[in-house]
Amino acid sequence: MPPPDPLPGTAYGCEKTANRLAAQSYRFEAAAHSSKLNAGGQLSDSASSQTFTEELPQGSFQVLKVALPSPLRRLFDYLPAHPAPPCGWQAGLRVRVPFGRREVVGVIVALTTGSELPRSKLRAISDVLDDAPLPSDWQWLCHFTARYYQHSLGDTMQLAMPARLRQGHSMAGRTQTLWLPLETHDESSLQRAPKQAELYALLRQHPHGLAGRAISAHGFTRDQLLALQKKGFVRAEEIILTAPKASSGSLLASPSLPLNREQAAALAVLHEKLDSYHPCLLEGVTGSGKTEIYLQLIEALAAKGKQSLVLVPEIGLTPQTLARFRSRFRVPVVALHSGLTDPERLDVWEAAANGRALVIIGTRSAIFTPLANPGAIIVDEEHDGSYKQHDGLRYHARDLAVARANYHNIPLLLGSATPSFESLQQALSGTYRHLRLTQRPSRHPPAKLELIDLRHQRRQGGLLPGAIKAIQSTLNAGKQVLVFINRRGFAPTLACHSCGWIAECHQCDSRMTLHRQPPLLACHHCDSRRALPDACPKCGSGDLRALGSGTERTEETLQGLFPNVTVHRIDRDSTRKKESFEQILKEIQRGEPCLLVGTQMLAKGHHLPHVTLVVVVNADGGLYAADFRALEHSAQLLEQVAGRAGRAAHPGRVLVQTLHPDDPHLGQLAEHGYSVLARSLLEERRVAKLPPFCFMALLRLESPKEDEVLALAQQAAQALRQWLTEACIPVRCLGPVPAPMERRQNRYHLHIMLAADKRSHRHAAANWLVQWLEANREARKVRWSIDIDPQTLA
DNA sequence: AGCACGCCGACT
DNA sequence: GTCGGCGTGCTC
Repeated sequence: MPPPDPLPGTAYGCEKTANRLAAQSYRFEAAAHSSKLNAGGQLSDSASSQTFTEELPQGSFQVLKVALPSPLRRLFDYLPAHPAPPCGWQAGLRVRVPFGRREVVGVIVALTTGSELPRSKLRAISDVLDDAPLPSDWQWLCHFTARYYQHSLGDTMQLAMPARLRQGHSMAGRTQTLWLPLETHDESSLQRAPKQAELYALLRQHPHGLAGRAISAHGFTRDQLLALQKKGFVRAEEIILTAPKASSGSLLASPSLPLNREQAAALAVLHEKLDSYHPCLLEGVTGSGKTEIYLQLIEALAAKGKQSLVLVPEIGLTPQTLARFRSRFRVPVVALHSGLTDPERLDVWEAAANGRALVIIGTRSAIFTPLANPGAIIVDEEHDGSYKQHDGLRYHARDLAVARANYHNIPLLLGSATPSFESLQQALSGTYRHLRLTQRPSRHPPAKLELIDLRHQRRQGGLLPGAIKAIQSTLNAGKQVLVFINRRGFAPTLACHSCGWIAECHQCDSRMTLHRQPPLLACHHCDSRRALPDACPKCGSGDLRALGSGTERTEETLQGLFPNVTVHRIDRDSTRKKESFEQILKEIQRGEPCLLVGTQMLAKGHHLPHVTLVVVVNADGGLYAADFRALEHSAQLLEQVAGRAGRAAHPGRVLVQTLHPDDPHLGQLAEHGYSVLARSLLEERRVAKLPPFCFMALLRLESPKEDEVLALAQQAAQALRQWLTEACIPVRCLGPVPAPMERRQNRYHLHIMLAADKRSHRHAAANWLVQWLEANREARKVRWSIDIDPQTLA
């Protein structure tokens, strides 16, 4: 059974692709379910038969191809051990197999006759862990993901299944043993066992049974219980603990909200095609009511008994979000969040796989949740960077959502106030339906960005006098202010004012950030820390100064300027303790005038109804960066930050400090907003043949030895170029070039970039490169990884 | 990735 | 004399 091809062509969503995928999935399922091996018959493991089979031609014995938790991009052959499971040998069954000197859990992927290896080299399955194969949609997604991202299938499957399954536990819903009393006429055998008699009496009071835990809570031991069972006084019954069943009656626990004209129109478009692949981009400004559309789409599907899978960004899965979904529906809403225990996670998975859970909400990895009756996939804030995994299997959950909706032939709803250029381009070209929401219920137009010039002006804690004045008057009016800085710590640089020395990290090509609480120098690219020097290590001068501002410094300055106002600092350092962030948010939402100083964490999604002024300390981060996506991400962030201003009843102001007030892009963003800037930047991308007008793959290579990485990277690039030329595959290959920060944690990083007009060409090149590296002996000394559709060049 | 084997330094 | 450092090699 060949694994399915990754999506071909330039777009995910064309009809042809949908049909082709549907055909592939059909073939895949047919292969998975029809070819069963006979149990028994073929199994003979004596020494003589091994000698015998070696002389036989290949192809005379049956083999299970198993995907194992290993980075090796291949399958391993095993002999089917008896007894075969009741369903026969099938793709998708988990098995325990001997692998090297240990036992691991793998998944049967195919059944074949014969192996490349002689039969004597093959080992036998030691255990079958499932009664039925893992869900076929899940199997399909794993195959697709592994192939598309050039990753080991076995590793992919391990990542895509809950930890409990990975560890070899049973797939069945969790069970609990209930102990029930049996009627008996002869209690004489309990006369000399007073404790047992007492326990029996207790159980008689509970004719529906008691759980083991309840029994031990009454002070009885397991031995006493088992003794009673042996004597025939009680019996055990296994019950499955499942997610709550849908209650009968109305679907909704609370009524839908009325829609405005735009919302109603968007929902009407969604209703046109509820039963087929229907990708839609919902572009709606902050506060325009995207969530209500999600809820009503989910409602329409739930009414037909269909499930909705909702992906949210990492910081978006808050108790409030969940509450909003749970309070609307009477159907089971399950969430996959970091607080779940492993058994709970398995419960959710199982409830989704069996169709009991109708709404499944989760972050990136929830895309791997199987669905028995898929109805729709919704990706909220689809532009959010947290959908892309940045190590190991570098998948993009939004892109997998597209592929998956296509496979299931169901609607896909991508929602954002600041769509990614990938999705926006699909919408503008008509591949996706483009739904727009421009009205805010508050009737206030979204706050305009006011650019203020940072040049030639004194600033305190990074803030210009004008900004400080605006903060003052906002606080005077009893409102809240959000000050947004993209740098943690006290100051981004420590420099000597006499000789110009700058504190640099010893392990990276980076400067160290000055922290004040506790006072030290820290590198934000590795975990190294150093004590503050008293004097310049180079010239001995004591005139060391902090340059620039981070969150700590701005917090300190603001607290000094406004001693009677609470200043909340919100960044990774201040919210390290669990729940402190939630607590601060709660306090902020009470509405007392206060100052919020924070990083990105504050920019996204949080409801801050009392904030009417937003100050961006420095907007220049993305303007002239080497990474071609920096401007896109910067614009998204600015728009999101601006969306925090005046969300409720009050109009807001957004002050943006910049060294480049004349920058045309910044000007366009300030004047016309994200959506206009995005369209003009898209044209620039088209001209430059950059994503989304090409498809990229990035090979990263790293090693402590600079010469070794360089040698390998040059060899790899040269070999690839030669192959591309010979095979006539139009893929551009750039590099090797040093990574943006070449030395990190004393390792040297190089990049090779591939770019192609077609996904299929990019795939062919990336595939060839990976195979070349896997086959190459020198490549083993160097750590390398391939990133398909890289989001950042760092 | 694990987990072995294997061949050279400081310690009971 | 051993415990243990991480270089190389393999896993059906």
